[in-house]
Amino acid sequence: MAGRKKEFEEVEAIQQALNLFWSKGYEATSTEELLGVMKLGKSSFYHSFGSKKDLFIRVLDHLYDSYVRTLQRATEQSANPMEPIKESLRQVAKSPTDPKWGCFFGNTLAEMVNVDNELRDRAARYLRGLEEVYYRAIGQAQAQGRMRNRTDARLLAQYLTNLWNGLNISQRLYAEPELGRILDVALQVVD
Amino acid sequence: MAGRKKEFEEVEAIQQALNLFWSKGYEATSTEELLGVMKLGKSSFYHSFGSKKDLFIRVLDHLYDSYVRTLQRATEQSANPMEPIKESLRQVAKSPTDPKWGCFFGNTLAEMVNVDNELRDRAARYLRGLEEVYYRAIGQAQAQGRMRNRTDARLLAQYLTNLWNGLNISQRLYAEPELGRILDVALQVVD
DNA sequence: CCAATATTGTACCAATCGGTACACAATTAG
DNA sequence: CTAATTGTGTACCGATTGGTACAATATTGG
Repeated sequence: MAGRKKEFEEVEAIQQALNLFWSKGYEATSTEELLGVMKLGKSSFYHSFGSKKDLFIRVLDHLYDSYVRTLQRATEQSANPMEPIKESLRQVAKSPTDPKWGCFFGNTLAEMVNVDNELRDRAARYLRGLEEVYYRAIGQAQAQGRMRNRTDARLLAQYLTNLWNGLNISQRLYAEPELGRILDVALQVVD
Repeated sequence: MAGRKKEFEEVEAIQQALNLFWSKGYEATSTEELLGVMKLGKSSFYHSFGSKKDLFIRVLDHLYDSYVRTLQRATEQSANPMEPIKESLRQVAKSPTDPKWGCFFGNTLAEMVNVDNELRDRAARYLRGLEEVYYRAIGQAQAQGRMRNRTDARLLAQYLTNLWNGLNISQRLYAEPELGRILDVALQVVD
């Protein structure tokens, strides 16, 4: 493989792009701003990532791999598979002082629903991936007798996904300790 | 009052603007598109509404008056004040074939959180207005012995607001009959 | 009728949007 | 060393963005 070497770290650039997209959404983020945080020139940008939309897709993929897959592994390795899930929800509720940007997939789903079908569908797919993590964990917890509620695991997983979606909007509305209490009320369902 | 008469209905124009903003969000909606659906010229637009942002504010206000205030009145006039609220939630879950644009306030809160503080704050204020409707209804229902759950009415109102926020994202993810079942599970809390 | 006031149509604006062309620089395989 | 290949910097692009200037057109009160 001949050719000059990249002067920037691709994964790091993607992470910076994620931060900016997460903070401002797709439309409100300009390519110029992206160049700034990603620390590369316009030429390298289009050479490496193709277009703003292509980059956004890579950002979505990156977050799915780094967040959902990680949560998945945590549930598989934990004795009580629901614990990492509850912890991730508490983490959203906490958001001590740091940014309240909600769920990137939910944000994208909301912004793109009548703007770009491809991005909308991908965000929806990844949220369903999160549901799948919930589903397996609930199934296990029920099988292990760790959960009182015997309702269909799929329905409970969707209930939790809905809770996740709600929290990530409410996060911009309520702070601790209110948000934590709301979460506690909502989590009684899956006790 | 001298002066030429407006050739368009202001409230109708605002409703059309609402539809477009609701469908595509703030940033993705161009002024040119607005002129199209509002059926007025650029000159009339800026003369009557000032700017895109000013119009957006009027649209937010309009929706609050026409939706939240209406729900408020319905709860006051209903024998069981929780019934209109549950009905409004079921309505979101239903969305037969019609557009799935979620909650306009929630959308705005999500889109504007790091983009425009004024619009963000107004959307948040109106969602808290919705919480207030819930709060009063829950208080009444508890006082009338219509609700088993004796948890603090404020907390339950915030739980319902969170449910509302969740449904309006999940609406783009799930359809009937799933969404209705999720809602049923979530509503058991306020039985 | 007429002046004051309100609304509209047309033409125009700078700024920004996402994206491209192309020459130049660096790297490696042969 | 050279050719092929990959990455970068600079200049530029048409299209679209939200918004303005200004004259023309109605409308009403006096």
